[in-house]
Amino acid sequence: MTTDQLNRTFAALSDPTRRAILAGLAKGEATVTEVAAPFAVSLPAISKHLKVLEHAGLITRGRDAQWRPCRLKAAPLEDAADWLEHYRQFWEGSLDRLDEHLRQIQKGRTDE
Amino acid sequence: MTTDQLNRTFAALSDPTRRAILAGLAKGEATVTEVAAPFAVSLPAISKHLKVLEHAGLITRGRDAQWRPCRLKAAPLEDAADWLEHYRQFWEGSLDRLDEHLRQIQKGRTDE
DNA sequence: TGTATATTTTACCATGTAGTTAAATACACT
DNA sequence: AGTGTATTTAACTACATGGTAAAATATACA
Repeated sequence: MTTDQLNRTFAALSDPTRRAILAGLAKGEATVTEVAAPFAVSLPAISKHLKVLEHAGLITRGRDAQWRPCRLKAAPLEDAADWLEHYRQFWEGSLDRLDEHLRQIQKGRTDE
Repeated sequence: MTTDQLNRTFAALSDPTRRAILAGLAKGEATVTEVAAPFAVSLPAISKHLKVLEHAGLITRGRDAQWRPCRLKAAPLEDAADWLEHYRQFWEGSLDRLDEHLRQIQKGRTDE
């Protein structure tokens, strides 16, 4: 897993339309028109979103006559989840707030 | 948790410098100069990154004379992790690839 | 009041994204 | 060959990001 891959994954997820597209594809493969149906934007806009998702490795696209069925590829999401896991202790223990401060005082600033 | 918040969180994480900044702050609070030390970019560039992180709610900044100590606030990361969790089944079971295809064939396209 | 240090703000440039409409392409079918 | 449907590409606008250098601001301290 490269850093660039993680960049692209998080960037792809930063748009709500793209997250909704992935949610739709979680129910099964769909054509571009089917993917676009719930959204109030043009087909070219959806086509661009799909290109971003494909570039991030989050979907693959097949070919069935004039249809281009899209399918979820969740593998890169695992890397994103793995990255976030490292911070679980900080949100679970509130180590990002007061506890962190107290810990710093107690052990006397070991870092930086 | 708003959609905008999630947008900002994922967008903030899409830059490797910002992810590295968060990794540094995981070791404890640090001033802007300390945060910037490992990176080959200018202070204004770091200042911008910190602004993005602050806007995403991922750090807070205090005031200590002319220093602006930065501190990790991991709470928004939990929401990002929660969003990703919904897809765990897809990467664990390879449901995004062949299994998905077979499942579709077996139960006959219930969706779309 | 200066001076040194820390940080931000202000232009400025280049690039990527998000959207549009209109045109082009791909395929099936008659 | 011609038509209908699906999708992408092209050309365009607007805005955010990521970077820079130079100037401004904030604070401590002599």
